Amino acid sequence: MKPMTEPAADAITLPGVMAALSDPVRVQILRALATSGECACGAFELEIAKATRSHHLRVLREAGLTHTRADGTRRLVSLRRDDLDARFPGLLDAVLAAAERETPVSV
Amino acid sequence: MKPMTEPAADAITLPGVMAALSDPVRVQILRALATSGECACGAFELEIAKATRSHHLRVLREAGLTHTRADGTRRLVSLRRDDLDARFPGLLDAVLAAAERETPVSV
DNA sequence: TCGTTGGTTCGACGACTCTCGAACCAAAGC
DNA sequence: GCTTTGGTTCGAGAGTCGTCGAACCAACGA
Repeated sequence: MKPMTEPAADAITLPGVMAALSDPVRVQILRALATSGECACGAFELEIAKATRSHHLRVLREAGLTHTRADGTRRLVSLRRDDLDARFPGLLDAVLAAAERETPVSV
Repeated sequence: MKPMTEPAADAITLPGVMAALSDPVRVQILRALATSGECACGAFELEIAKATRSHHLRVLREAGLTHTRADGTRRLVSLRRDDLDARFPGLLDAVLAAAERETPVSV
């Protein structure tokens, strides 16, 4: 399998993070990761094609928001909370709180 | 002059805000507004064409981040801090802090 | 009235994004 | 070996975005 490119903690950029979170689908994924912890790619209840889901997960990964590791045939995705909190303290929590406030029911 | 459309406080959406802040130029404008308060459009030290600056200011306004009022031939732009804090508490401060941390020198 | 100043709007261009089906691939199990 | 499973990658289509010059407009001052 490919190495799954992922930026270093200090290479995470604010516009990159904001761009990654400008899509509602990706915010939804972020919330799922924040509440459920490490998830397999297919575990998200998203009504989108596999290719599209893979695309969104790659955007999140390349923006430095998530970490992906291989586990057999599956990919386990997790939130890079420590790296994000270290680089942009409070930002992740503020975004998650804002998302929760905007759509409390979630999915 | 045209009315300068601007969303109501409760019509501000998170993806809208994130999308507006996914461009470094607009983050720069936001920081200038946060530190200097109300600014005339031309007061920003941006090396971009007038049309481009006008475009970015419109994106910020239509995302609900800024308020624009006419003053003679000028437009005075200000941050909608109260509305933003009411809708997404802590988000604006977290973004501003993140921007400051990423590029401390500012312009 | 006329020119200047400060901004907006109008195409237009290149670049990027989101979406998808189809093809592909690698690991696991039989 | 072969099939299934879980994801990725490719190519393409429609749409959006950032940028700009040129044109336009409204208010002010002389």
